[in-house]
Amino acid sequence: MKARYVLAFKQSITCPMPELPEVETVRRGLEPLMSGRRLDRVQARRPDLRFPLPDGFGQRLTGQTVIEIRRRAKYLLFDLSGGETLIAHLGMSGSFRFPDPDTPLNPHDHVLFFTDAGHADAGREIRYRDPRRFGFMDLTQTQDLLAHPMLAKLGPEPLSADFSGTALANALKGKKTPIKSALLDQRVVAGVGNIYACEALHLAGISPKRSAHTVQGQRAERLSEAVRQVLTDAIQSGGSTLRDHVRPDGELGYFQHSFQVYDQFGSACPVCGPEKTIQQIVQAGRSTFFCSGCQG
DNA sequence: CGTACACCCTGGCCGC
DNA sequence: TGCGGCCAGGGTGTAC
Repeated sequence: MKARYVLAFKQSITCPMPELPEVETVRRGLEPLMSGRRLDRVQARRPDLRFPLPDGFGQRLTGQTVIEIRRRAKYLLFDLSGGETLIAHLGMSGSFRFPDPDTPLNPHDHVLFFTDAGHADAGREIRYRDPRRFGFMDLTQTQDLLAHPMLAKLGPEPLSADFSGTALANALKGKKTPIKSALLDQRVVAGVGNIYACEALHLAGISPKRSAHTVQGQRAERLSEAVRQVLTDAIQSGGSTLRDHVRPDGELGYFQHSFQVYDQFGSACPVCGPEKTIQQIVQAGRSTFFCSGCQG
């Protein structure tokens, strides 16, 4: 590996990446601030995010009460009193913020929610910010929610009883792609992104290069348990974030989960010690971090 | 059908 | 120091 190649890798792993644990953390933070609240006004400051916002977006939300905020994979689902559900995906850089009154708008504050009641810490206005605009929002009838194109093909929730070693093994049958790429396939398991795919494989001691269909039996059991474990741990620590992902409880202190392998290129493997350093390769256009020792 | 990859977007970082 | 180039990421669309 050429030195320049190494540098190029090292310099740019700084983006916030909301995966399932981060989205769950956002959901838990939003719940007390929005659930049961009426939306007095919702303003989209531009007509699109990743995709065009639905027609009449602001008007359709205005006057509705948020019944409940749910999560499916990396999607936030806001059930509304009028029978519609707001679907929101944070993409790579989306965040909800709770500015003090009179806080100037940031150019990337794209959607503003004004709830019907203020909070002691001035949480009345909630802003959705998304510099890279990889996130999106859509409105759909709640009763048709599961048929929505973004949700229809999702695999099992990794933290539900639907996800098990057997379920994973079945989903991997016949798949010739590397197991790392298969874990990113939302039809196999929903909500796992690049970070936790790497972490789960390391915890399970499985090479990211292993052909997906060979992960069966005890190996599949180990991997499914590892997926569950790394996601649970991350939720526990408040969702891992990089750089500027802000917790929706308004706490501004940045926090960062420490990863065993992700973004740890060149570091000693936490399992194998200094004899083995974390490797970095590209699979399906995405960085994979792993240890050639314990994941051999 | 499954698999592979380009595309969208911006900020941050490095090299020049 | 300023600026160009490169890179991260998820999900979709297109090509094979």
